[in-house]
Parts: sequence; structure tokens; C-alpha cells
Amino acid sequence: MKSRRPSCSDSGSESSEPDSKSPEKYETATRRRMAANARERKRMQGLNTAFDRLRKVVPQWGQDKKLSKYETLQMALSYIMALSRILTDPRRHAAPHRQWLDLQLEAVEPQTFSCLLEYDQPRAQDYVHSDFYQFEAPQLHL
DNA sequence: TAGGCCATCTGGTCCT
DNA sequence: AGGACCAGATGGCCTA
Repeated sequence: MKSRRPSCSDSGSESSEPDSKSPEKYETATRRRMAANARERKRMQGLNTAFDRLRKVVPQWGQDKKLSKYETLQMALSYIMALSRILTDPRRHAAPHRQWLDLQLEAVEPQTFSCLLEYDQPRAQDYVHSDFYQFEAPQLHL
């Protein structure tokens, strides 16, 4: 685990110093803060686990360098768009690519993509303020 | 050494 | 009241 900020210990915030109120209240506040910190740490660890899982299924530029979180999201977006294009344009992506895609889909366990099937399609206006259409799809070396 | 990336803490807001 | 989520702040590590 990475070293933690020395100035920010689990003992609670600086602003929650003992005041004129009872020491019990201070103790309760400190305990609550520590619990909240622990929950936040756990939540972020879960988020990072999800990023790691995403990195494994997304194309990498190279094997040596790990994609950053931002790069992982961008790559996932491009990858999904590329796959979607293959699915929606069967003439252009005929036999060889299509066979490859079928193989990939066969290898996928249903429970791993069930969440995607339940996902509501985003509307076009949702992307108005994003770089959705500005990011180049990656070259897939199949 | 500067800049990028990251982990952690923290306070605010929303929800149950 | 307490938990989940979020964004800002801060400091550590790494690389060019």
C-alpha cells in the first residue's frame, strides 16, 4: 500500500479539535471520521479494482506501460465504438473480423456482460459537452 | 526539477 | 443518524 499523508492521520480532521463541547462528542466525531475514511478507502479500492478489470479487456498500447484511469476510460469508449461499428456494418466487416468477434463473444461469460445488457442506451444529447466524437478509435491488431 | 498520476483525507450533499 | 458519493486539497512517487 502506498504511504499515506503524514499530516492527515486517521485521528480525524484538524477542524474537529476539542472545543467547548463535551469530550464525548469530540470522541464520537473522531470515531465517525475514522469510519468514514475507512469506508472511502474501501470505496476507492473497489473503484480501482474495477479499473484493473477494465484494463484487462481493453486494448493496450504496449504491454509494459499501464494505462492511466483517464486513458482506460477513453480506450474503453473507443473500443466499444469500434466493436459497435463492426456489429452494425456487417458488409464492411465481413468474414474474418466477424468470425473473430463471434469467438470473442462465445468466450464471454453471460454474467460478465449482463450489466451492459441492462444498461440504458445514452441519448445523443448526453454527449454534447463531451469529447465523444473527437477521440480516434484505436487500431486493433487482431 | 516540473509535471503527471495516484492515494488519502476531508467536508458537503443526497439518500435511506 | 449514518452511509454513499463526490470534488477539492495535499503530499508522495516516478519519469522525462
